[in-house]
Amino acid sequence: MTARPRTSLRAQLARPRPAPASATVESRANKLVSMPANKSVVTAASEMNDPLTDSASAPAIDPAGNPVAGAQAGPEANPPINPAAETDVSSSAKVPAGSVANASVKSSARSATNLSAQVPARRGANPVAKSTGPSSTQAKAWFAARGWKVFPFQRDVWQAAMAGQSGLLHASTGAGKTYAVWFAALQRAALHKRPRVGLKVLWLTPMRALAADTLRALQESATDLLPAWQIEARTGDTGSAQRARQNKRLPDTLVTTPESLTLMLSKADAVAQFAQLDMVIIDEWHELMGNKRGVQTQLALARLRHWNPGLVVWGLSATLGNLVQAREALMPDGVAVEGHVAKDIVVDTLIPDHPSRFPWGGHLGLQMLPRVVEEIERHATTLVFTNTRSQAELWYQNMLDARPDWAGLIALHHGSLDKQVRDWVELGLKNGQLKAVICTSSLDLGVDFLPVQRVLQIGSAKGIARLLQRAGRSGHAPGRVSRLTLVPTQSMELLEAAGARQAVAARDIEARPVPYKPLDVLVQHMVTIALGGGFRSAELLAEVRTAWSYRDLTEEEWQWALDFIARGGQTLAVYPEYRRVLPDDEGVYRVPDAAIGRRHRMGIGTIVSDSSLQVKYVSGGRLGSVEESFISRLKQGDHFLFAGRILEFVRLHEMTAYVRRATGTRGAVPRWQGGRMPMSSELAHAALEQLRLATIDGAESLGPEMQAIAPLLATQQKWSALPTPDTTVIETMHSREGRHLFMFPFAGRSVHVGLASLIAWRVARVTPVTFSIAVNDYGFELLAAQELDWTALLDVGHGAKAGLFGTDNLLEDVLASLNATELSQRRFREIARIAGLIFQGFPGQPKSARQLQASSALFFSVFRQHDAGNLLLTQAQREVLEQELELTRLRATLEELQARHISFHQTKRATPFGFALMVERFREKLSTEKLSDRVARMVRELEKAAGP
DNA sequence: GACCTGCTGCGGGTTG
Repeated sequence: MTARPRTSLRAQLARPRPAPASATVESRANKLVSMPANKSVVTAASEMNDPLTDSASAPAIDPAGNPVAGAQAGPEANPPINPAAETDVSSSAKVPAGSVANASVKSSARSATNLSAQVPARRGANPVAKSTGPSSTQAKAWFAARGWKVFPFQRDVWQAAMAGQSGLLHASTGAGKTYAVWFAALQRAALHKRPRVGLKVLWLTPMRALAADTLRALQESATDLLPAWQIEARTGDTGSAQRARQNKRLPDTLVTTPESLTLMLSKADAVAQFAQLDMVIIDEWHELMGNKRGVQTQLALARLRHWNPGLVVWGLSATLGNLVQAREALMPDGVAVEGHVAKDIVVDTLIPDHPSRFPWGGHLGLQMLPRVVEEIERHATTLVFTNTRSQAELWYQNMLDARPDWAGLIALHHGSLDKQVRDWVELGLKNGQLKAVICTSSLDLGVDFLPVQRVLQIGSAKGIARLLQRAGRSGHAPGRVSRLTLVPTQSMELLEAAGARQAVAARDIEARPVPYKPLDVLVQHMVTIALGGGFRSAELLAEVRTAWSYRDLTEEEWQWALDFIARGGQTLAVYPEYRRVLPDDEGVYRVPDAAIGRRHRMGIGTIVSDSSLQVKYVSGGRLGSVEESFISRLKQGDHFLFAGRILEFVRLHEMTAYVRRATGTRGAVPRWQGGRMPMSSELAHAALEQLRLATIDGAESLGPEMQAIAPLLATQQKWSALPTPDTTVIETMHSREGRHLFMFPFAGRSVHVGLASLIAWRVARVTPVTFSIAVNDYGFELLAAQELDWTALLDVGHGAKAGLFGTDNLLEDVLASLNATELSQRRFREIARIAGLIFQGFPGQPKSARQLQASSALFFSVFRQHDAGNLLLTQAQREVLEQELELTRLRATLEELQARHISFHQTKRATPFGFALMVERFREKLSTEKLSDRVARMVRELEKAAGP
């Protein structure tokens, strides 16, 4: 104990055994840091009489671990928290977060008085003025009344938070994370000595629906434990009256979204509104951390911490591959706590009745319809996940055809359906009135549907994290088993299912990389802060650098961003609307113009959606939305399948497609343009591992999935070979279409796109040739009109494969091999929107996709011509390379390919693995003869951008 | 002989 914590004299006097107690807590807290979920921590915690301990005979010890003076046996007599005790909390703001000793001193002082005497006073008093936390007894009783068990991790969280520590709590869904932090938040309320008005607990969720749900859950417990505590939500759909009230004064607890929080930071009086803030909880952090919404959250937290360095921050997350990064992105220092609930997760597979007749390619999987219907029949409520909206539509329609009696009992749910429809479906699920819902990832998280008994996943789950997430939609409560059944749509997915089961058992979960220095988000944030009271350059730079994603932000980058918002950068200086901030005489940057401020607030957020058209009945009634490009292909009178109905397209008017019900003939299914979801490395490796095992002992000796595809694997092995972690299989074949080359690196489709283009380009440098490219998650195909000597090109048998698989000049070659400019331009649209260059139009009067596309394309070309150093351009290129082409993974794959043995085969016809590629419809023409200076310039630019 | 891919999330309430 070198540095004594600052405490008031009164608090020191009230402390029964000062020094040793705080030392103990400090070391215990350190244990938490170094060994999350360590048994010693749990043991230590269970000896204490904290509010979540279920042992009634534990010695009386206050929350920080100090023995309570004059303690009698039993928690009733010794509530650890006394709201009215005299403690010095004013010093807490000056002490850095994590200063355990200081917190323990305060809490030991609190425990000197008995709570019971305070209860009547609290009831009668001004509810806001007396903000007191619930006692341990109350909290325990509340749990017990629901028949809930208190888990050790919940105590760990509570203790750490009471000691003023921040942390990340990770556990599978349904493990009881919410109450662990919520009780901590309520108990911390007791730390507030003075009558206080305003926001103390901020609860962030990634979804409005989740905010509403959380609000209900928090209110339910708080009404019992802390009746005076005000809890409200604030999201985009908060009514104007409530919004106005909140603008004046925030409630004690606010449940909100990152976007709404940022909007609040853009108000001039933000400092005052957040002055009392004590604790922030970020729910479902794993959903945010990997994208720009997470970065925006980081920046908002940096701001809140700047105002209150002692802020206690807790993240709640599912288990994932990079937990340390997940925590670091949220807080400079803090503990990691693992939820201890032994959550049983069962993953199994519906094996087709006749595996030998199961298709080798395709994705829809309607062959499995009878089996799926059977499963639904046998259970009360089933969620059926599909990978795309059109797949959900088709499955729904076909299921109704198969079981007309299920009309009204099954429903459809995806992101393009109208909110009212979705709400109705969600309600039906909650009430247990629906037998099955066919959905996309729209039901991945959010509302907990307790009645859900079964979860089916049609087609590849693409990743282990997603699989676990979806499994968790069933048995959503501590102690209940979650079960997910994979429904393959073609033979290769049986292999994937086998790998997935193994990876789930090993909990080999994907990492979610945190974005690095996205300047578009920074630029938006700077304008937000200029609105929210203004900033000084050096101060805000220091603050921004405390956000993990900007820890390496250079002075030059900062100056560029500042110049960009102050002057419009190099190219936009003549347009006043891009001079968004202006320093006053004292060097404080503010937004000088109210109209600019208003426009900025309307553009806050990082989600950029493609513009879509409303779909409405001619007679009135909204159905949802489809993309402009789909509708533009339809002629009047055309039929299409949407929202589970067959509709006739009538006319297009003011961004709305009017339709009427049609009967009879099937129509087209809207194809929404969405993200491509490559299979994760984890899942790919698990699948390859299954193949390796199959080559050793035969597929028959493995699980049911592998047994089912044993004949297919035998065929593959007979005609060619099985790819394994040590062997790359390459096949060539002649057909009427031309000369095929198949390769199976098992690296996921986006890497295969890059790899196929790269190899095509490198070959074409030697021999002029045009390829058609097809890819899937398992491999790729190069199709050429002429014969190529692949054995020579690949140098098979000599091990010197670095030529085609080399990583030298990788960046240049990748950029040259793909139309990187076009990819960057598409990316740039999103960046321009986030950075505030493009105004989306006023609510209710959105601009059309064409208008928006035109203006972003204009900025893109203007910057390229006149402002090549524009860092937003560089960012667009970097995002394409990292996110769309997965350059890092591509490089790793090339290195793997160099190390692997090549098994080369000339086959007479397509092998089972090759066939799946042939039926992929994606064909990308790569005309090497036409590659021109445009590409060369792109390379030069990137070299400059990438630096030495 | 075999083929119907492409998710999700939020926010703003003026002006011409």
